[in-house]
Amino acid sequence: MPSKGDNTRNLILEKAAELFIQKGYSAVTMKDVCEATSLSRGGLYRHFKSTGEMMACLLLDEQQTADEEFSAALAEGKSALQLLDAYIQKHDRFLLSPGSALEVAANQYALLDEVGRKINTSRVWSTVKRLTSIIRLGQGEGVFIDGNPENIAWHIVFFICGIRAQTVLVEPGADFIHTQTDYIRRFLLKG
Amino acid sequence: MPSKGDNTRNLILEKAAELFIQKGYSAVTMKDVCEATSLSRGGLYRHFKSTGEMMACLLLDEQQTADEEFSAALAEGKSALQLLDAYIQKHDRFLLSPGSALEVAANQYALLDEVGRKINTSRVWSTVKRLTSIIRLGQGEGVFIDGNPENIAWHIVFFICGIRAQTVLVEPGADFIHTQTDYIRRFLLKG
Amino acid sequence: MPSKGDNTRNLILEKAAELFIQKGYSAVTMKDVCEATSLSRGGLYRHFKSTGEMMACLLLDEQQTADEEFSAALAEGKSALQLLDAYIQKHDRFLLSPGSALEVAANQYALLDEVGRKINTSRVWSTVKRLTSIIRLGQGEGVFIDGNPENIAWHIVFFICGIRAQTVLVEPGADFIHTQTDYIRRFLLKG
Amino acid sequence: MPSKGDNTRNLILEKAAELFIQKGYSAVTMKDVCEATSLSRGGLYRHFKSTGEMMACLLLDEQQTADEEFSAALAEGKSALQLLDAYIQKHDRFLLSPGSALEVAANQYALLDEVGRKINTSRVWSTVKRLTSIIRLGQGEGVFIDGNPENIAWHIVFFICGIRAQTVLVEPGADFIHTQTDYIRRFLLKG
DNA sequence: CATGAATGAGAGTTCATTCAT
DNA sequence: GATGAATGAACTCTCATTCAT
Repeated sequence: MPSKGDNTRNLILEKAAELFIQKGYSAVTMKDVCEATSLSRGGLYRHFKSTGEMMACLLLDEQQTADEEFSAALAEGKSALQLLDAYIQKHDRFLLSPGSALEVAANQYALLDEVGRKINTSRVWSTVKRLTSIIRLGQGEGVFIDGNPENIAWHIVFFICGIRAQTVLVEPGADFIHTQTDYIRRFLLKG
Repeated sequence: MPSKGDNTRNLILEKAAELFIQKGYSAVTMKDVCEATSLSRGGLYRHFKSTGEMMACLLLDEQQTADEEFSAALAEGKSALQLLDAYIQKHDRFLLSPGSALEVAANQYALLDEVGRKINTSRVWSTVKRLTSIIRLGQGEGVFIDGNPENIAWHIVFFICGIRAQTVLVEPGADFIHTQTDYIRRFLLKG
Repeated sequence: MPSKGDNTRNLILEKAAELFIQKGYSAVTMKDVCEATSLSRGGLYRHFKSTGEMMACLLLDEQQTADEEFSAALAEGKSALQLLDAYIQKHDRFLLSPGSALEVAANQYALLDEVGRKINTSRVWSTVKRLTSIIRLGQGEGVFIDGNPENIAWHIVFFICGIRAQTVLVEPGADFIHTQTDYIRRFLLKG
Repeated sequence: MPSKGDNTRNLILEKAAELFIQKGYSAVTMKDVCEATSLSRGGLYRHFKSTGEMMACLLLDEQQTADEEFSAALAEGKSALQLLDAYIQKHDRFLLSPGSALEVAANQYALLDEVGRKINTSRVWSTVKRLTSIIRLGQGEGVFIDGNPENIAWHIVFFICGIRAQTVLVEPGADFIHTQTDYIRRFLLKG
């Protein structure tokens, strides 16, 4: 059973995420979070002593969830194409959600904070590694294009990061997103 | 002939760009720029009344230069493949320069400032349009893959934005960059 | 037999004394004492409602102990010289202990708190009075120098206060301390 | 000619000294100094970035003045007794002024601040050294008591520090002060 | 044009203190 | 009695911005 403290903590993270998405990392102040959560100054500081700590929690949670989902999918013994399609479908949904725009704040967090830099580096590498596994599997099955699987993974990751960051400007519809993610499929599939 | 004022102005923009690259948009203060340029408070205010104005200048300059280069290349009557290779070569160089990391700050500028949003929207659209022209030309020549040229252009733009933003974390070498940009070539070329 | 509450109370006073010695009076917060004693906020407040109260207890205890010791010594019918030597020996030991450095905090407590002012005034006067008794006795015995016994007592008290306060800076050895306290003996003894 | 900035700086130091005397070191806040000087927050911070810096200036000034006065007196070729009497007269006046009570704050400054510790150590040593010179001179002239001159100097310094600190509690009159400082004379003079 | 002293608004941070559990 | 979450006041510190020189 979550304690009173846990609930407050989750509320803070939720509201902080919204603020980071709206304003980027460094423009969000502790005061903003106080107001968004209706907590007093002291009450907020009991849980987090900086916005950096909140961002770190958010990004580490995102990474952990992604890692767990991927491990679960792998364990089911799916084919490379099934894994890829699951990946694409997940992003089709994710890129339409406001959460995807946390990317902009995460990028700035990496610039300004040494810990942020480490977390983001780890985050992008873990994404690259998951994709590399899928690509290597697909190459083994003979269904994906040849080439260094890690480089191919980076290519896809750059595209995903780019679309996440531009989401704010272009406000894409579901069709547009799917057209875009489908290019990944076409790019990877042989023939 | 540039006046003294122009020189000061260029100095400010140059130093401001370095700061934006280091810290993102909202973390750069007028005071930072004062110190970086060795100008006094009053002296700086004579030229720019906010960091937003500096960012606007930097992004508009980048866009104008790109547009002019593209118009010049088109006027030379180059083929689609030549234009694409020129585009790729330009980015090979650009992505290795620190300037490419201005992307992170530009993304935050778009979040926080109504003008910034407009400038960035215009900037990304103008890039998309230039690429769309090249793609349409290549499809006409029968050398590029079929498909909606604008959507294909967006795909490439997302990739470029992503790699620009991640440049800070991965510190890529020239080989890595070229491998990555070459995927654009492969993706576009028929067969 | 001390109750649980008494033990907690003594623990608080002990830790508070250490903090006052380290940081002076006003720099010690209730939070500091909470952490030093591992008590919760509410737990600490049950015993003392301010750091001023703790300081008052510490100083009153010190004074009471000194008064009792002196009364006991007097009751034994010692000579003035014996009483003086006991006084000097006591200070030889005390000035080497960290407790002597509570002086700095006590001085600030007197500045900031009306009660503190009264307690410190009483404390210094009671010291002066004890010394005055010894001096008067020694003058009666014909072994101490002539002069107003209270003024002479003040002179010695100022010296003791000074050495207590400087203890933090000079970290004196036992020899140095004894050389210093022995000057009191020489100053008082006739011939 | 003192600039506007210099005047402000001196005003700050003057008001800060008053506050330190009233409240001790750590109880004086930057806000207190703002109010005492009628400066704005930012205005104050232009000159001093902490109360520690102000205290450092005050103590270093005091030390420098004392050193210069002593050097000047020595240069006049005065006898040890003349130097001692000058020293005593100076303290007779000083101990009646509120400035002498800066001692309490200085003691706490030494506890809390590494720089403060160094400055206070240097301050007390420089006082000891000046006194040691006088005592050594007087011993050479055969007018002062025998004994290690540095230890004797420390004894006097402890007394001075003590009386400075207790000044706040006892609010002594000129007669009392003179009686006290005269004990130094008696203690030092042979016979 | 340029300087830098000064203002004042606002963010960061820390605690004394209370109170429901 | 004890806990620790929460409040709110006060303090530290930083800037954007102005303005007399």
